[in-house]
Amino acid sequence: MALNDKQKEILLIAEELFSQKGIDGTSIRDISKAAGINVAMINYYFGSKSAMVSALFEIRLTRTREKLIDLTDNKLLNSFEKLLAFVEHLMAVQLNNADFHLILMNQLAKKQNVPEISEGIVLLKRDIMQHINRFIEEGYESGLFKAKPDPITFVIFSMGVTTYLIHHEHMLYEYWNLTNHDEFSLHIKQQIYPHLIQSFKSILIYNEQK
Amino acid sequence: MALNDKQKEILLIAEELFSQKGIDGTSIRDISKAAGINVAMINYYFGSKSAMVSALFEIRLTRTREKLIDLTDNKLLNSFEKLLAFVEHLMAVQLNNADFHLILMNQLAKKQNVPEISEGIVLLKRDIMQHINRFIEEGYESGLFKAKPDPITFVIFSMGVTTYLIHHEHMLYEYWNLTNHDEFSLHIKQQIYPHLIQSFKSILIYNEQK
DNA sequence: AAACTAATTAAACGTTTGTTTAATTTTGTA
DNA sequence: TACAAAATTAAACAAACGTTTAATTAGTTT
Repeated sequence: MALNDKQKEILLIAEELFSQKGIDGTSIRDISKAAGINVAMINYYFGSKSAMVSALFEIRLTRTREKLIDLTDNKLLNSFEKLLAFVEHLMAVQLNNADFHLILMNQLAKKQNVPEISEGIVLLKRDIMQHINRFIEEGYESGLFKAKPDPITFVIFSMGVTTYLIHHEHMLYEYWNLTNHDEFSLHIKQQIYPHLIQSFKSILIYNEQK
Repeated sequence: MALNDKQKEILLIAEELFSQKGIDGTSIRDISKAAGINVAMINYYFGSKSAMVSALFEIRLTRTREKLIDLTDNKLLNSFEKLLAFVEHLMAVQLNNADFHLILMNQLAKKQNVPEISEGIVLLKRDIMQHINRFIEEGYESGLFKAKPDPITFVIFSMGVTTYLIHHEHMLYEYWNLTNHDEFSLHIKQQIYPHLIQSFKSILIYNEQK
């Protein structure tokens, strides 16, 4: 589905409102008012509200999928460094698209899944798991990793932490004395990432210390 | 706010619907139909839909707060064991109230905070932080912990992981070949908790391994 | 049994919802 | 300039929303 500039502009405004008030809590009149356009334009451009939501999920999920870096053949990095680079990149992508991440989480919470949306989610999850799987296999076979834990452990840890951070961003501003998103990202990189790296190291390399 | 049995019964049904379709996505007609009562009864018992939502948050948040175990004076456990016991208990409470946890996360995502709700959240967070703070201080002063990391790190890790698990519960059923919530809880206890313990150990005790 | 309160009902209320219509303006092309 | 297509508008649509009303039933008290 190719979108023109006007459609992308509307989606950007809708995305912000959806993340703030939820999809159901945002009316097309809210969106049209924020975008400075007539109510009818949304149905003119997208056909319906739900089609607009689907379009938003499609461009965001495919873009995220395209942004996944492939480190498979980078000989400069060992398996652990590849895993770290991949996970850090993945977390950064989510943190830089916090609005959509919130919408996505809201959608995941709803048990009644929209086929057109969940398809994109499944594809993204598959790609992420494939990458991490490869790093674990590679690291274990090379002898670098002492254990071969369930690969999803690293998804749970990194995405869990990311989700928590995004959900509590403004509470953490207060707690950490921050004023904007850039400071927030920096603080995470400096204060949270190191602990995550240490955790991964302990799970993969220094396993079973007593 | 004291609730009678009928009110509690309605709230339980509303909670399930809210977690499945979102608060805005659930009409009072949905709730009344599921509860087998007349639409007017909800306003009769709670005054309004938003008052009902507030009542739900109040009973759930205060109950969660009351459930927090106090391990301060348990001489049988060292600081690390106290931290672990507290965190595991906290995670178990959330996992056993997955429906409300989803609603809570949904509400947190919305930037426009409802004063009556956020008050309870702030109180709960304060209590949790106080407990963890004490464990870290105690463990560091006793020499057991080699580092004194930001206490919120452990909230971010444990609550982040818990949130991820709850949001992806049914996807993980498929991935882990599980059929119900009990198997899910058991799998987490056996396969995820150990990694979390190992992570905490590495952050607090085996710090700065090179 | 009568009187009174609490619980429950069906119906209607005014708004807001997503969507459509039909008319008008803007834009691009020959 | 003239014409056709695209974009935009105000207005109206039916449906669903939260809420209220007024009447009725159930339960309790005197």
